[in-house]
Amino acid sequence: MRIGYACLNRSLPSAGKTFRLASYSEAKFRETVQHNLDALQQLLEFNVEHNLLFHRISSNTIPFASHPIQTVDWQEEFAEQLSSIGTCIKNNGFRISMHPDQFVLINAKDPKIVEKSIGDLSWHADFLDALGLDTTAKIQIHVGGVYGDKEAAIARFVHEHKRLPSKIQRRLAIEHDDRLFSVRDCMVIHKQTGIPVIFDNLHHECLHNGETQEEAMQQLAITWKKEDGIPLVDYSMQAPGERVGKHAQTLDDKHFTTFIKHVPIDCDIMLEIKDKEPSAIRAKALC
DNA sequence: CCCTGTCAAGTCACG
DNA sequence: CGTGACTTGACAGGG
Repeated sequence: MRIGYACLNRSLPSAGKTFRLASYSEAKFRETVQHNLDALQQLLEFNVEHNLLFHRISSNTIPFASHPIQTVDWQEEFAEQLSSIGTCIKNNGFRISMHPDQFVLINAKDPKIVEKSIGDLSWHADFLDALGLDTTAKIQIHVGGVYGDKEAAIARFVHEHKRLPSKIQRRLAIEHDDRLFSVRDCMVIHKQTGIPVIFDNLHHECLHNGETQEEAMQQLAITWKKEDGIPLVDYSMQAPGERVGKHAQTLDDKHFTTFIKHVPIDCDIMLEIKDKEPSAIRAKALC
């Protein structure tokens, strides 16, 4: 079981530095990518020292990567550094994931949105390919919108999934969410696509079909084939007294210990906790 | 220099 | 119908 925190380390330079589209220039782009890759290297070294061997790489690493304004051949220009980061990842036994944001909707009704989403997934796949990682390095997305008809929305997801380029398909995983698509809905999609499904404890608390956490995780575990690696799990805790679904500022050791006790499978756990690395270090000590 | 509105992108819930 | 939330963070202009 590996533990990680998402994207950023607050004690190190940001690995997800970006800038405004309005101030785009090739120079600014190159400078930012260079900064982010250097920061990623530093962050991975930090994580090795603290035995935090699951990492979600920020989607800001390559800003505007799939935007038409962006024409620099970053894979070529940064090939050497990307490959060396990949070697560090492989040598230390890291598990890697990426999580494109809410604008990626492969089940959208508007074909233009679907195409843009595939463009975004495409650069994520290119990035992981440039690192030289195998298919256990995953790109995780949510199922998408419901548009008033969940069955049709699922059918569109399945249809679009079949059309995806294999460089995306082999890395794609879905995560159930807190309002629209439950573990059960994702299992329906898995049966039709073979796609692995990521468990999220807080989403499951918010939206479920009566199954316990253990039951849900056991169901999802079978969606992970050998080439996908062991299952990925997102862990977070409701921020006390805040809006439902909002993530806690820091790890509650007791809550996490209880959660771990009810994890019946071998999996890699991503902490979605705001303060990032201090919580991950504590969590690792509790495992 | 700090403050804060706003940032490429979409959908849904809430007032 | 406008706004905030989403794994949020942080850019960048105005005070």
